[in-house]
Order: sequence, then C-alpha cells, then structure tokens
Amino acid sequence: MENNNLENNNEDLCEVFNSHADAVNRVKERMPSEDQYSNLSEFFKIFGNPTRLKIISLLCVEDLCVCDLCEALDLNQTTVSNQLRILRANNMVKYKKEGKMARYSLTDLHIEMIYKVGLEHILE
Amino acid sequence: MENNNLENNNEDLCEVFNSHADAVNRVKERMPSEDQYSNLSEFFKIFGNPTRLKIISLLCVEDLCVCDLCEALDLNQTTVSNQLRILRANNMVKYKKEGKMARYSLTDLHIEMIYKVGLEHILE
DNA sequence: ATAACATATCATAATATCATGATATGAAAA
DNA sequence: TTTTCATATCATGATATTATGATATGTTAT
Repeated sequence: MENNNLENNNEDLCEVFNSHADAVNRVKERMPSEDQYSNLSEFFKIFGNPTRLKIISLLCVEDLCVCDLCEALDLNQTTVSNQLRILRANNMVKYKKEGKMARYSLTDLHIEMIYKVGLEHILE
Repeated sequence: MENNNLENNNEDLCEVFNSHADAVNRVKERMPSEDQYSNLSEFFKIFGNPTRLKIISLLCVEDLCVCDLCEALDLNQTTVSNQLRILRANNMVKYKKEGKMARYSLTDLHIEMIYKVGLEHILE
C-alpha cells in the first residue's frame, strides 16, 4: 500500500524549501513498518472503548470472574463476554477456568502502564 | 447512565458466592467516574488509527509542517489535515504558524510515552 | 489586485464498531 | 440424565469513523 500512486499531486509539495527534504528523510528513516503501525493501532483501538477500559481498570485492581465484572459494571453478560473475547484475542487479558467460572487477569504490565499514563494525562 | 435498569436480570449473578461480593465492592470503590472513562477512551481512540499513529511517531522524532507530513507519509493533504485537526482537538499536537506554513509538534510527553510503551508491547 | 501556495473545512460514501437478543457450550448439582 | 448456572458465540441494526473530492481561508509574491 505504500510507494505506489506516483501521479499523486502532492509529490513535490514544499520541494522549494529544500531544508524540508532533509527533515522528511530523517523522519522516514525512523519509521516502523506498515505492519507495525497497523498492529500498534489495533492494540490502541482496544483501549478506545469505555467498556473495555472499565474492564482493564478493574483488572488492574484485582482478578475477577465474568459475573463479577457484569455486576461491578452493571452490564449484561453478552456485552462483557464479547469485550473479554476482544481483549483475549489481543492478548491483553488471560483467564483461568475454575469450575464453571473463568477468572480473568491482565496478561501484561504494559497494559497497566498505558492505562495509568492515559489516566494521568486526562486528569492533569 | 449508571445505577438504573434495576430489573436487569444480571443483578444477582454469583450472589451465592459471597466472597465475590467483597471483590466487587473493592473494585467498585476504585473506579473512576463515567466521564473519566469516557474521556480516557476518547483519548486512546486517537491512537487507534494508523495515520494518526504515524503522525505521532514522526513528531516524536522532530517537528514538521503539514506538507512534510504529507510527503513522508505519502498521503494527500486533506487526509493529513483532517487527522491533524482531530489530534489538535484532543490536545495531542500543537502548531506554530510560520508564514503560510504550520509547524506541528507534540503537546505532551505522555503522548510519546504511551506510543513507546505500546510499540514495545507489540514488538515483544 | 491577482496568482500561487499551504492549510483547513465540509459533505459523503464505504467501512468498522457497538451493544444486545438469541442461542450454544460445558460444568456441576440434583 | 436432566436441570441449572457461568460463559461463549453468532447475527444484526444502530451508530461512528475513515479517506477523499470539492471548496474555502489566509499568506506571500508579482
């Protein structure tokens, strides 16, 4: 999806200012791959939903089963379960089966760090 | 939007296990407000788009004008400008007018931290 | 004043995401 | 084995987000 579309009329915007060409080259050298951007945006997208964020924030405090999450969040089971599936699919939570119950926890300290830096940001 | 819907059939899920009620109370005490969750998820949503993420990652390296961003990202000006508007509206980038140009930079170190922790996460 | 340029805004069609009802699975209790 | 309970999956309509074409704004040069 990159480096095609050569008739794009933005090709030489700003070319007159040749100092800019250097800056463009510098930043381009440091760019992650298209796949990495894509994975990273998928990862952040998971945080971009209040229900999932609530689940994450509760699991920062302690591990919980699905029904506890439903009760604490006042949400129906389908909703919580669906969001947990998305969180699982993105490796952000894991669970242990205990009888009929599933006890969920965060997989990773990064999840907690990002949540907390974000919270700090919106509170300042 | 919370604490209504009392005929919700999930009210007493798991009530039999009284140990769970304690856990539910503990985590509920620590929950941010509905508004804070909403603001926080809006904030993270901004990271959940590859174009915006690319812009953020380039501005982590150095400040750039709109046309440099267009060139480095091989995207048309409308797309970049629209995403910059969203980033501005969410206080994630700022800009200084320099003649006809607008030089953009990140507003905040939190933005860079979150980007970098996320990148670390998907690379591990 | 007019042309050229850098950037911003508006309108829109294609696409993605959300919460939820209906239903399935799978484990323990009766 | 039948019932009950905790959880998972599927299908869907409502809503949100995306990139982009058309157009507007505002600045510098002629």
